[in-house]
Amino acid sequence: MPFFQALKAPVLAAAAAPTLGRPFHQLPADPRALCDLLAGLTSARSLPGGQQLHAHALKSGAVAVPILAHHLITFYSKCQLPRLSHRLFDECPRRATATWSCLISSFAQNELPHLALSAFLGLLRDGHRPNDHIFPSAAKSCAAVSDARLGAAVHSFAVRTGFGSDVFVASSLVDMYAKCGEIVDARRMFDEMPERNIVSWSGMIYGCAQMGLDEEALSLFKMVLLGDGVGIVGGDMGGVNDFTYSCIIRVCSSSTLLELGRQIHGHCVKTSFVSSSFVGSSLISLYSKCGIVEEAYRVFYEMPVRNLGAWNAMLIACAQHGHTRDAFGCFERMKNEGTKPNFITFLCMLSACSHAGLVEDGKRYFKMMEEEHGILPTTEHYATMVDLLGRAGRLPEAVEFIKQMPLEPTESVWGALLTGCRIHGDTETAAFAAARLFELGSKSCGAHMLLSSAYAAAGDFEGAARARKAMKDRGLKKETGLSWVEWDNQVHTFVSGDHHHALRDKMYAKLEELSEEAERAGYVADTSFVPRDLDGEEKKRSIASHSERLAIAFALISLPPGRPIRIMKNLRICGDCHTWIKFVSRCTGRTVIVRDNNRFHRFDGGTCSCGDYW
DNA sequence: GTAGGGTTAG
Repeated sequence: MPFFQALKAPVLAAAAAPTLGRPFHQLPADPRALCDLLAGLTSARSLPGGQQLHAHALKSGAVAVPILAHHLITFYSKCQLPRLSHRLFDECPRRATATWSCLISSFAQNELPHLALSAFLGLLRDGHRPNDHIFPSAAKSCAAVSDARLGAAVHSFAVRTGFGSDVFVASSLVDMYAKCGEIVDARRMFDEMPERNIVSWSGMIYGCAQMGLDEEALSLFKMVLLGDGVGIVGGDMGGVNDFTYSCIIRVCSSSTLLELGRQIHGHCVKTSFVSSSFVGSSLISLYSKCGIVEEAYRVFYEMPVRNLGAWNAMLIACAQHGHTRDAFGCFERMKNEGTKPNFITFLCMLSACSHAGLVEDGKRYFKMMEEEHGILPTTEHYATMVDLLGRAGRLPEAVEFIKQMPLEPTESVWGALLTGCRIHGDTETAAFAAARLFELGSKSCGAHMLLSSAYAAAGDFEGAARARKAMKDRGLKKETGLSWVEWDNQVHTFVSGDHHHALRDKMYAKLEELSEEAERAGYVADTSFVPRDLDGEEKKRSIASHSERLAIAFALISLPPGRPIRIMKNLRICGDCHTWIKFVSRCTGRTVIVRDNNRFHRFDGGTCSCGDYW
């Protein structure tokens, strides 16, 4: 069988699933036969068929047979109806360990970790002992609530009851530690495992990726790919599968290692793992994060099955690249094709609206989320709404919106307000938002810098200096502005006024030439973005060697002619650089794509894809 | 063999 057929099938929409296809009275009476039928319906996620069988079993009394009850609990779990699993469990006259196991897994699989953990305690109170099926569900639930201490308790319990070396239990514990950010414990657990399988390796690689330990993730991946990893069992393909690939692609995307990502994409094509929706989703994210949104679309369109993750990855790509109409269309198609949006989907939609300044559309999606989809907005949804209102200059409305929040505003909510204030130079609201941030104990330098920029944008350089001094007094250091560009399998990084690069002389000569050309075409330096009270010439000089300009100069002298230039940046692109790059794109005829800390800007022939709204 | 470990955002 080809690999892609062996990969997991997506959850089918209930409405499209087949029914039993035979009249009710023809169903077998024998519980065993019913179990076999139900197993088929479960793997097809056929809700109507299973419900029909359930009704029949209730009538005939077969539902009292434990094994059929277990099957039914599992059936509802896989149909993502954990409440119905719970009801069946309650109706069971006698509860075996397996009955508890089915219930716990139903909760764990359906993102109800608290219920899963309380059911785990219920099982213990009821005098049962957890087994190799139950420990993984418990570990998964600890991971979901990121409670490493509880997880460690589950771990020591598993060791004491003799399940500490079980490959399923240990893999789930590796994953639990990694998800809780305890990467050292995860690695110790992993190293001590007497036998490992694909999931243990993938979990460990994923954990490293999550913690930003790219080198370690890549070296583990190499080990497992070449079969160097001792103790790999039950794996073909040198112990990798679609999930391992999607983990390693994620490493590439978080560090924007495009060339390595492309190579791995090639591997996925050769092995047919590219048909997996996991791999597809991470490839979409890779290309989007590396600034090649066309390639992201291509991967998306070529995917044979698209799950929720794939739709969300595509929506995020649309949002980040300012393809707002595509995001709206994608959202409709997703619903029409039977995929239910989740909270991430709505974060994408709100962020798409924010990038385009579409306040009314954003409000519409925000309302729709709860009213039509029953998804309660989280603080992150509120933060994105505040971002949308603030960027659009509707700061009083944003403040009002925060006041009416049913949840306690978080750092990101106040941070979003502050971002809006910076853009529109509203120093009063900025001071208010910053005060709330400091009350929450914000230790990031971001708040101080945003406040300082808000003052600078309003022309109040004393205020700006005060904000920066307050930051210094607290022992915080400003995040250094960096720009980087990948070329010849190397990442070239630049800071403002950088003189470290081997090609510095050529770079500065190119910079000079570009600036002259831009000025001839009408570019006038706008120094109002410099948050320091320097004299005019000094300001101009400081702006003229911003890191993104150095990166562009480097790319122009290094990359082959005509090749689009892709720059990554850790801070927001400054207003003057934005104008300058527009001129450069027109004078040189080159496409320049800049990713700042929030979105992508694609400069072509003198205009930017953000429409100057960012 | 009815029950178990993995994705997608910023």
